[in-house]
Amino acid sequence: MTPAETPNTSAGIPIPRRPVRVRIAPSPTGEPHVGTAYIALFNLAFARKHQGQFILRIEDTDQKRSTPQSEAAILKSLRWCGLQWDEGPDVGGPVGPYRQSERSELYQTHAQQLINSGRAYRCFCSAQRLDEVRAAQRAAGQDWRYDGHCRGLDPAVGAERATNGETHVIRLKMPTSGETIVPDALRGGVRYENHRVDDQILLKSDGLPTYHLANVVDDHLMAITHVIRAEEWINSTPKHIELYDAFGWEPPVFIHMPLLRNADKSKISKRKNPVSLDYYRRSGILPEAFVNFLGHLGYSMPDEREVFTLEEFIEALDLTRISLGGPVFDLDKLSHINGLHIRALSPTTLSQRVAAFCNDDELGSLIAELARERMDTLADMLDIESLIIGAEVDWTEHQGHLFVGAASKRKNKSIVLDAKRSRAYFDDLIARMEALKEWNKEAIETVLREAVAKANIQVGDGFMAVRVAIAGRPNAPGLFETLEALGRALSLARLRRVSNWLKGHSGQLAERKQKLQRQLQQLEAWEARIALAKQAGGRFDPKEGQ
RNA sequence: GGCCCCAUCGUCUAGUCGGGUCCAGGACAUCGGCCUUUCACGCCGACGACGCGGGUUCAAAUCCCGCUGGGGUCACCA
Repeated sequence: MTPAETPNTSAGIPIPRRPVRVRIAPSPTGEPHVGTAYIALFNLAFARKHQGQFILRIEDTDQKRSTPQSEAAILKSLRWCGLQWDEGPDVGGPVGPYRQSERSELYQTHAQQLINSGRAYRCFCSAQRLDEVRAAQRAAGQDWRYDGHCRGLDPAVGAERATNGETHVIRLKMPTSGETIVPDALRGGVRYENHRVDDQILLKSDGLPTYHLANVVDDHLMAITHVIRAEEWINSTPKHIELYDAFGWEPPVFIHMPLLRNADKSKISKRKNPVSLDYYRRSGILPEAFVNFLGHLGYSMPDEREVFTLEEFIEALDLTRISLGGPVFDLDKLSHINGLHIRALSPTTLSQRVAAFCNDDELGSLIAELARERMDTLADMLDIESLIIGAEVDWTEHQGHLFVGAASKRKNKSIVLDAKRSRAYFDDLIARMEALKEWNKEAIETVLREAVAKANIQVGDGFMAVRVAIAGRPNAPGLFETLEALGRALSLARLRRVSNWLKGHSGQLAERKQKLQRQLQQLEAWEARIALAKQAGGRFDPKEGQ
């Protein structure tokens, strides 16, 4: 190592004396993955922290599975996350192209170079022979490793057969003795015995490289200083180290991140966990909250802050703080963090975000404040939206609440559903609301309280009746705010409908009364049994004795 | 199975490098309570972990060894 390359360190991570350059290298073979965003976050933050560059490189050497649609979706999703790259296939840069499918000659040249130096060789083994060898090795209880059949082939003969158009691949000639130490910055040196490492295929028979060759060549040519990638790669790193050595290049610093996990601790997978970034975007997760959440996985801020921005994350980044245990991707916590971010938004910003999410400006501003404290995700506003759209609302499941005065009479161990009194209350309220000059929550509160006083009922009782009348259910946003957002016309329509219903259902009250009285009796019986159970020191089981 | 990595509350983690202030702190979830026009938000409280066994040491969550457990990896996929 020359003096100019003598590394200094940043909190234990070696930093070469040249610009820090890191990369994210997704394979465009499917949905944009949360793991990609996770690794991209740490790469981007590391680059920014050290005034370096963050590169996006598309690893599309698998012709069968790569698609342009997938590539576009990945780029879009990473942008949604706010993880913008400095160089990439769409923005260009000095060391492009940034799509491996456009760099094939480069890999072929380099593979040839390794053949010339005796560090790689052509292999003409058929898939069938490979299968047989594999089967034999398995039967003998051995690991699968290429048996070196073509390893000793005369390079001149190999070249000639290749020239004659014979199908072949190029393999790495891995040393058969000694060991390779992978210098992982978080784990120290990880030792591998060379004889256990396979003669990896570097160039496939279609002329395209495998990941191993392409990533080493590109990382070198793109002057990557730090490879921050998932731990699943650590076992193939000795091959990469061997390649750097064969080329005579200095390897980058390796930093292997823990793998994201499903709830059962296995590697995160779409079978067991939503892994598509689209899922989170369309579920109403805020990108800044998503990134905040990713920053909690396998990592914590030095001051244990729970809520932070990308900028704060970058500012405080210290890769040595990474925990190596694989973190479970906990949707509950993501939801919580998202809720915190939503509630921290200004009223204007929140209504803009909701409007953008539901594609309706007016609805957005109407709903935002009603839903703010009830939302963990933007999608939760849908629940509120239903409250303020439409002339009718279904309250059949909660119609008992439409009767006022009932609660106060429970003390007399009977429930009276007074339809007449309830209707008088609603009609009085309707009249007061019709007379209002201004339709706003303050005026609405005033007339509501007046109506309650006039009816001589409890405030909670009267409010609940109106709440169910307009929302169809007992748990809903603030009453005055909801009425204001609903607007006078729709509010009055819903209240009138209740008034009419009360009139039409007076004949059924006796039946309802009996039913409710039976429920009351059951309640009292339970209370008695609970008291008994407590005396006996046991637990109450509602199913027992029914 | 071979090899490799990892190991603090159910989950995310602080503390581990530089042993003592940790009978282990915070957050999510859960369960109580308060606030209150309901729900929610917010606030307060409860429950809850150093996997096990050896060793080193006056002292170990922290250092060493073994075991157990979990995960990854063993393709002409990345």
